[in-house]
Amino acid sequence: MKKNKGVPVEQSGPLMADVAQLAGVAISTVSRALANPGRVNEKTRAKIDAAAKQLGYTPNAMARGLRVGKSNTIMIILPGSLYYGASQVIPQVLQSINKSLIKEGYNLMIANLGRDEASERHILDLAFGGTVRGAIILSSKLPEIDGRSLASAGLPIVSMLLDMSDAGLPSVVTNDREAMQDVTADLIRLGHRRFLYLAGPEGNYHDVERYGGVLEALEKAGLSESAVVRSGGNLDYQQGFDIGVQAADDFAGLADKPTAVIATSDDMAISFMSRMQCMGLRIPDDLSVVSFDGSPVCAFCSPPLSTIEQPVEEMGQAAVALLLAAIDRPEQKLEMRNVIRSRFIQRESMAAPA
Amino acid sequence: MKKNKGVPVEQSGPLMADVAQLAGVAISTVSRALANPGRVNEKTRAKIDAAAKQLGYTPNAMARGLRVGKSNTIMIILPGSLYYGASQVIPQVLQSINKSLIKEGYNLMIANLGRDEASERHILDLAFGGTVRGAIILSSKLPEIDGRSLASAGLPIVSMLLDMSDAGLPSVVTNDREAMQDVTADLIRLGHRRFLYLAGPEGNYHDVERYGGVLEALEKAGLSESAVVRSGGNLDYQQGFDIGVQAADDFAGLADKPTAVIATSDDMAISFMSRMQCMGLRIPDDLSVVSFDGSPVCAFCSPPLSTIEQPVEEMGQAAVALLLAAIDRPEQKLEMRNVIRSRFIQRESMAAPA
DNA sequence: TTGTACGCGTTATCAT
DNA sequence: ATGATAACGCGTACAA
Repeated sequence: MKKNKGVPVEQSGPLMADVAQLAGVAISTVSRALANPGRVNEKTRAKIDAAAKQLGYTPNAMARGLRVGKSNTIMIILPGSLYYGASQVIPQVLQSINKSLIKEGYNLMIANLGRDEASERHILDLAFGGTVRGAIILSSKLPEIDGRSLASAGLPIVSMLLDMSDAGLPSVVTNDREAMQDVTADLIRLGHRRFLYLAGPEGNYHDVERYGGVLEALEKAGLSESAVVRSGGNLDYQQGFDIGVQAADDFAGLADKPTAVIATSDDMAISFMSRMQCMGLRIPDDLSVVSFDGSPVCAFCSPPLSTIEQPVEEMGQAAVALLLAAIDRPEQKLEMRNVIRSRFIQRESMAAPA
Repeated sequence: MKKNKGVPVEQSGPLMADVAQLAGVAISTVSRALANPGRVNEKTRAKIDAAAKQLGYTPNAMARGLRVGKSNTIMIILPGSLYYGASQVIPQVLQSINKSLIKEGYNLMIANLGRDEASERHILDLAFGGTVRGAIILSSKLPEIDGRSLASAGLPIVSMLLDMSDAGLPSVVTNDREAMQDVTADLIRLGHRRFLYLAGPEGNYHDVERYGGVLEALEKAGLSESAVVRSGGNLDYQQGFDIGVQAADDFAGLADKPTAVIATSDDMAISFMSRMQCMGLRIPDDLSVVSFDGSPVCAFCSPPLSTIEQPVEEMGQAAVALLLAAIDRPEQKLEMRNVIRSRFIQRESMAAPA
């Protein structure tokens, strides 16, 4: 059943026509039997199913996509530099999202959004070329080039990890601010009065929220903003580990030493702790450390590292649910800010100051 | 230019026909101008490019794919359980592969191969439904169900990390055996005579090669095979961290204590070290530890962990090169076993026995 | 060098 | 309930 008319035919499998022929029905009946099993006679449906199975028939996704004008692929846009901040959680995010998507009949395509034009163009081609039906974005910047912008692609987009509701994107985030406020309050309660804050890229959502949480806790406790020193922040596109190393140097240069460190990612906390210990400081005796992410490895640091665990699994599920809602019911208004609460895992890295 | 004939029209962008009309040429000329810029008059090409840019035209990938009978999407098949073994390297692998693919005009789709039938079916649908043009697989098992098997999908497949040349798949691996032999020899040279080996899933390629390397080193040094005790191995589908924890218990139960530990992944080495130190052992004074993967975090363990670094970046590039070669020149025989040498990063976790 | 016409595999409309 | 047929958007022989 391969009509070869001058055009080279690839290694293509059985077609719907083959199934139809074997089942002794029309091709359109096969189509229905497979899509709307209800709208076809019980017996003929059985015949068709049998024929399809016998031939090992699989519908051609591109043909279907072309015909119905929709694809069933979702794209996830990852930040170009995987090693800042939430990098530890990427594999879990992917797995969670992919699992949820597959359940609903979708596929997951990966896109990396770097600083180069090529990566922006690639993403826009995916969007405007009809390859993808929707996008989940883990980066704060929306691709825009040559007058085409992802925002205006007519594509449902959901943001995850970062709150981009200001930009009109429904977002799934965790309670960064509140969590940071709580943990800072805990430290204050333990007796800490001077803090070092390890920042990711300055001014981005996580920085604003998390640092904001720290400041609020200080204020509530009647402490001045000067109780906290910032480190990192200006080091875009670096591994979190590097930020921790740099922060250790910063710490060494401080006259009035902090007694507690609040890091915005596990990576930087880990490298920072390591450097501190090399310098002879004991944790938590001389210095308490807490961080953000909840990477499994924290349980096995020495000392075990207290961390705010991001509920990545649930966030992924929520992002998918939101996106599919936007696809299936475009008219419906979506909740713009969806908060999934984090969980603080307290371990031996924090204690009362000496 | 939206011919709407009873069929609901989605938010579809400008078509080739629109570009043709604006440029005042035939639709086929536009097609050529965009695909083979050489085979069309300089001036008309300019007109067409201008029109395309003005309209913000992006070719529809599904329509093209259907027409040419090929997709430009590659799928990467990840093991269902991300946290065993090489899990630490997944983000780097994805980034490296995606970058290489995009440069050649391909997209990357993700697939997770779990133990469930659904995930197998999903992968097979992707393959047989023409959605993907080739696959890179990081799992040892090929999906097979209902008589359809990935191996017989007529799809180029390349294996990465695991050598599956036995199964007929060109593979990109590192020199696991040799690297393990070298590091074991190093330990022997330092004076170690009793070893603990932390295994991943027993009998898989990594286990066979790496454990084989250890045994060879022992033999070369005139030591008996009984000089090494195995731990782990039977704990499929677990986090590497759990294996290290379990191994610590095993260690505690040993009468004749090993003085050196060889782990097959960084995860298990890290959790193992942590537990050992809780038990009061000092590393490397009482116990040397080396592992495999080269995760960045190893540099910041206490003590810094010696590890065999997998050249993930290069392996990804090689896998892509191999796959594209298989796609572009199907007749050409490919090198079945492509070895990219690892690099041993020696750190403070290893020393001479007390 | 450019235009005409057809088909890729599927779904949706319409008529039976 | 089923069958014939016309698109979906694009690429390519072929004719001009």
